[in-house]
Amino acid sequence: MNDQVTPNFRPLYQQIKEVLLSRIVSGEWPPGTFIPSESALSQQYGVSVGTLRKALDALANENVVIRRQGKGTVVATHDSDRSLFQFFHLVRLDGERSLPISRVLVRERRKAEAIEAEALGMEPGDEVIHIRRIRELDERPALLEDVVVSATRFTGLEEEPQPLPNTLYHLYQQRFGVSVAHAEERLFAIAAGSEEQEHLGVEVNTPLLEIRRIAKDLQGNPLEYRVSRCETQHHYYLNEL
Amino acid sequence: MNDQVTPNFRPLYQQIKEVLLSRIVSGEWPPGTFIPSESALSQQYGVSVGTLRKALDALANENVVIRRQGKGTVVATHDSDRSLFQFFHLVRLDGERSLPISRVLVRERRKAEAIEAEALGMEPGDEVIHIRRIRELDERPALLEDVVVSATRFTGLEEEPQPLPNTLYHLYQQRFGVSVAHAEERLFAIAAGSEEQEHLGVEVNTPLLEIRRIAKDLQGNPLEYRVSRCETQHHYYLNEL
DNA sequence: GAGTGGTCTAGACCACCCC
DNA sequence: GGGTGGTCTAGACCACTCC
Repeated sequence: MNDQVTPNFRPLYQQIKEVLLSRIVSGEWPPGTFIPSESALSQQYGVSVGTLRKALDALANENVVIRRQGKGTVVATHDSDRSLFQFFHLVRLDGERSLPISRVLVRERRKAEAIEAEALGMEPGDEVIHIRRIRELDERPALLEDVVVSATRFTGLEEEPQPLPNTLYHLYQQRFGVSVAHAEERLFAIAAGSEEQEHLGVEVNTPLLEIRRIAKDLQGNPLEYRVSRCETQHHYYLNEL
Repeated sequence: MNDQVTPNFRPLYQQIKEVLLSRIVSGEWPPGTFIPSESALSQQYGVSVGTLRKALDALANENVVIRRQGKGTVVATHDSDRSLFQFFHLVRLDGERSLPISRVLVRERRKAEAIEAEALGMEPGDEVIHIRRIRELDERPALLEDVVVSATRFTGLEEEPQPLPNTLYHLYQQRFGVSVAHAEERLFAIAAGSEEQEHLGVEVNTPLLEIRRIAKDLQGNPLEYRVSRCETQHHYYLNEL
């Protein structure tokens, strides 16, 4: 690299990795596009191919980028098969995995509640967009989901095309230019209330799995707070360690 | 490498990786010991240091081995700080993580139930060792846990030193020479029964988190089937994606 | 100072994809 | 056949640990 002659020691490949990441985040290489080849980039930055490979491999490990021998390196999208199940862990009892179909119940703009503001790093009272939906698996309601995002960062989401797409993260990426890269999920067991009774078709006090997720962008900033209540008679939450 | 002139194409570093893994599994390098240096191993196998590095890095990524600049490469143990929380995801509501203290209720040898036999790849009726214990966090019972392992693979476990160690996987490793490397967890929401009422101090029908885990060794063979019922008033299950 | 793993380089060849 | 990423090599130097 020509710039970055700073005395702070960080491995070259990490600096390269961050530069590449910033070019992705900036929108210079939108999701789905091919980035320049290893040799082109290594010349561009004046480093060896090996060093540049280490940077790209690191990005690939974090699912930021997908590499294919013979084809090239692509910025990851949320509709690729690999990404689809990164954030969806519900599995049918027989082990089959499929994506749910969504039905939106509520889409509104309102002030953030305290817990939402804290999760999103906002001030209480800042405006958010709230989406509530049912997600069905095998034509059976499986999830009651409340999604909350910043109204300033996602301006206009509450008026989006009437049928909201099934995978919100794909919409975030295409419409708002932000990619969900990581998430933190906290799981609780709760008792169904009247809302869950109505929408999930379970009796009041049925045990449900509650998943509170904070989804974060490529740099780790919180993007979305989502609470899902899930029926576990016909599905379970799968985690591989 | 001198052997392995087979025509089936697999990258050299993967073959090296498997050879190293087999030497670890065989007990030649027990957990906690340092394996030979990169240069020594590369000479031993007649490959370049870079290739050997790739093999070792892969093993490090899978937590089989831990590498430390200036010191060497050590076979991972289940008491290292890194490993301790790989399989323990319960977190206190304020975010603090600590390991639970266990109290054994049952330790017996009996025939496997159908679901246990299936999980462990055994025949129904084969003998298993069953351990039931309470695990306390902050002096409050948090988990009621049933652990089932093959009685032939873990011969003598039912008569182990009376205070069973807190971390069973450490015992498996030291006493039986097997390391738990991976696990698959299936999470359900269930209602507390009388047993949970008695041992966890919750009312009957309180929603609980049930975690069904199949723990596997370095080669992916099932080692242990464990069902934990967990109270989520004071803790939650944390999953980072 | 000696030994370890970590970084970086430069170059060769291979497997894969597409034209 | 030309381009891509994947493998393998050989060697230099650096950062860290321990004696």
